[in-house]
Amino acid sequence: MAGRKDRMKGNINSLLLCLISQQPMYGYQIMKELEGRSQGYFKFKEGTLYPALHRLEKAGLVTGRWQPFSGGRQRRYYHITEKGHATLAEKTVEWQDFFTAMNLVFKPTTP
Amino acid sequence: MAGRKDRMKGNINSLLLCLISQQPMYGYQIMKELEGRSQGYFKFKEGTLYPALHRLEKAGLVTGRWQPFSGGRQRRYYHITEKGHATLAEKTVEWQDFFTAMNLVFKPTTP
DNA sequence: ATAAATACCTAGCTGTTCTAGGTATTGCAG
DNA sequence: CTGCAATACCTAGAACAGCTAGGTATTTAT
Repeated sequence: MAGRKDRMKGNINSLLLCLISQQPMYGYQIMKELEGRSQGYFKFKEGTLYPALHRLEKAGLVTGRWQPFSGGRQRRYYHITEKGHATLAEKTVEWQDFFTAMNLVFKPTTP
Repeated sequence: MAGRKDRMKGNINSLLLCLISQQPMYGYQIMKELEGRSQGYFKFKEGTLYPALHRLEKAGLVTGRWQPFSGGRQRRYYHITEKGHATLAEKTVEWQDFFTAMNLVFKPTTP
């Protein structure tokens, strides 16, 4: 049966774009930030997060830049692009439409 | 990129259970009813709907009964089960939790 | 007559998420 | 100082829901 996993589909991209649009962030930071903001609800696995970031980059919605931060270590900071901003705006509307449609079915307004 | 299709994942079952819990319904009727209530937002294809109904039946959440309605034609009416009612209740809570988590990320409450 | 609507069905594709593994450095507790 | 947790990145493969695109058959409207 469908669970958490499937409910995430199509929304991870929105969540990532939302965070990255506020400030450049690296993968691990995004994981923690999402978990924190959602009060523990969103706990992405690396196997979910990193491929998702790579898809966003490939689609031109974000750009990743390696930045050293301690010794020889590197963090990959993702910055949102113009296209990313536009997509985020679209996705926000889509989410609202979807939410509205769900509520129309669950709590129908008697006509 | 993820779109409508993926946003549905994990929610179609909830929508179907919700409708069937209100009254027994047959497949085609469910399609029309969902489209109507959501003001055109939900337009399920047969290839989505019927397998979903079969999954629900296999999982014991609904039971389908053939009923003649005109000449030799038959409609398959789905009735919700006890287990189906329980699952619907769970899924309703899940949906609210998910909605809450999404909003916490999108509109963080400044602490 | 013939097109559209009704009413059901399935095989196969696609694509996202999770599982489960991997590498390497840093910092803290015992 | 040793070992473990946390940090920080990555990937291959499995699982599975929803869509595409096809099928059958009857009824109603044009």
